[in-house]
Amino acid sequence: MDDNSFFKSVYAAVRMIPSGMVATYGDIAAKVGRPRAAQAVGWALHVNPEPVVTPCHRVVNRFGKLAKNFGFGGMEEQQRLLELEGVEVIDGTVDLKKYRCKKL
DNA sequence: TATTTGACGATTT
DNA sequence: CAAATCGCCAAAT
Repeated sequence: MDDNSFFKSVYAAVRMIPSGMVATYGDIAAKVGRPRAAQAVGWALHVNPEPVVTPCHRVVNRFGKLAKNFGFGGMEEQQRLLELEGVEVIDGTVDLKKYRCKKL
């Protein structure tokens, strides 16, 4: 794509995450070609220009734990969304071995 | 303008 | 196996 912007690729990858599944920042980073740029991915979601098109709630850190400064209304809202999609969230933590999108 | 922090992760010692 | 360091991109100070 013309938009070789790192962020844009991140948004695209996050958007590809199927419902009922979650992905880690590292997975997305690797997906866009920067396996060590997980933090940059975090920044991408932080600026999240389109919170509706970019389901940040499906993105968690490597431990499967939700972020602390979630921008939609708090981790509680994010947890609620994940459970709504069929993801078992425990104390803001997701079972990556069950819900981690390996097919990204 | 330069330095540090920030939704993180992997690699190396 | 555990701890420390490097890498990543952008924004905030």
